[in-house]
Amino acid sequence: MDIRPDRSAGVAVWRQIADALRADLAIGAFPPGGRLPTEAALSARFGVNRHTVRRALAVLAAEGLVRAERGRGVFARPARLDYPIGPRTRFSEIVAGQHREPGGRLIGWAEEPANLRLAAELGVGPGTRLLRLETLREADATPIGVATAWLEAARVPALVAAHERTGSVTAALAACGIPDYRRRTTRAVAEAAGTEDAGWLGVAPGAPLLVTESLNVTADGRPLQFARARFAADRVQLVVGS
Amino acid sequence: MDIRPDRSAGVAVWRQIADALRADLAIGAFPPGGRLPTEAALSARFGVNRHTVRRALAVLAAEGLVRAERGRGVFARPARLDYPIGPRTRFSEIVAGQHREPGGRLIGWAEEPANLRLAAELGVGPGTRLLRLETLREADATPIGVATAWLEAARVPALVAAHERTGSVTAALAACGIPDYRRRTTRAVAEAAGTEDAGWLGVAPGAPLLVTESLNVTADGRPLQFARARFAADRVQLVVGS
DNA sequence: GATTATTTGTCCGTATGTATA
DNA sequence: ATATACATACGGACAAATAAT
Repeated sequence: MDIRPDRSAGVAVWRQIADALRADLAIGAFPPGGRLPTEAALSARFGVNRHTVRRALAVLAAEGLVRAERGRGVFARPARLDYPIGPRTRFSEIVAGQHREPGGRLIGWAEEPANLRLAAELGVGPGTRLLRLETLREADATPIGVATAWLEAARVPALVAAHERTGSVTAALAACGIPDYRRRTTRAVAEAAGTEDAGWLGVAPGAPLLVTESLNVTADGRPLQFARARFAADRVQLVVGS
Repeated sequence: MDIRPDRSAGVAVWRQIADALRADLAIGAFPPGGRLPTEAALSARFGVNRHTVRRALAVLAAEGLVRAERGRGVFARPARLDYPIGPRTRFSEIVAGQHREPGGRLIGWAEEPANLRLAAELGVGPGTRLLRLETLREADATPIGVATAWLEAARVPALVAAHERTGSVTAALAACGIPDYRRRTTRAVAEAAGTEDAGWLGVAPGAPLLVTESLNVTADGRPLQFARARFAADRVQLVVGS
């Protein structure tokens, strides 16, 4: 694209350049993690001063789309973690399958009564005691997402202890006599990060999050767990289909 | 509910009011998209000053649960449009199936050579002439998303004219001799809105967007169209599974 | 089209309790 | 104990946008 910025458009030139580069990055014109053209090359391509390009790159860096390293160049954001959505969706298996080191830990839990929404999702009466688990999920020691899961407390009495022992929800459920489960539905939504989630994920408050709400059921189709996971938008991508 | 805030509870009054209203919203006490009582009415109901109610409403607005419009009132967030992801995903059918009026129009198009990414997705050589279509999609006259679609230009010579005649991508493709296609893969990502998309969607720049990248193939499995759709985050939710 | 009522948005100020230095 | 800063809550006035008359 040899499009020059329009100086009579009423939009700042640096903003036009930022938009153009953002579009290029969005469609993968630069390979993930790859180096962008040098600032000098970009300023020649757009026909502007190098400082104008730098201003545009600063915006993209603030958005997390590129990262500048002094003396090396400007690099496109590394590839997102593919998160396939299917009947058998297990975070640790997904991460390991992409040759990255899965991690995660329990960052909080509580017992609370089911509100109307949760009761409907889990197929229990309102007010039923639920166990709420807050977990942080990592790949290669960088936080990927925070997840909140609700389960009927009476069904999994020793889940928290089992989770602390095994470090995995799947393994902890197996210890509670639930050897297998599958994902029935997933809904995906985008939201702006609140201060709490932003802190866990190491992103700015207001940064976009990819939010999934999923219902896991046991082999007989009975609802087992409703989960709401918030992923840092620039670190994962949901994948549906082959 | 005539419950008055408890001033000796150690919890700020505005927070108690926010919680009460959030509970009302959760159980659907106000119809989705419906108007809440005026600030004056709410302040009377809770027995507090109007400013205290405004503080509570500001929290709910930041959470995206309500939206205030000067001179009109405060409105509950309308229900999100369910966007099921499957082999046969057609925007207009989805919208019509939820008893809303689908709309859409071509807001731009261009011919351009395929870059490396697009060439790989579409299974063509780099530099192949592609047709790029920019479409705006609406439900009940409110913008839902903007989509960019790329197709091999040589394969669909009269697509733009057909689209302007029929107003639909599916119908235009049929006119080009491609009666059917199916969605092979969908990837979902969250991003912050740029100025351009924000303008089309009527959201603030930086607002979260739900972005899908999808590959449509013809009946014989050959790639037909690669599309990148940006949805206003508070107006759609992707649905995977039953 | 003009006027008026309704409703949210913004600004001024005052008082009070709480945590901190 | 005292002083300071901060969040909370209240009261009033007006501006701005909308809707109804």
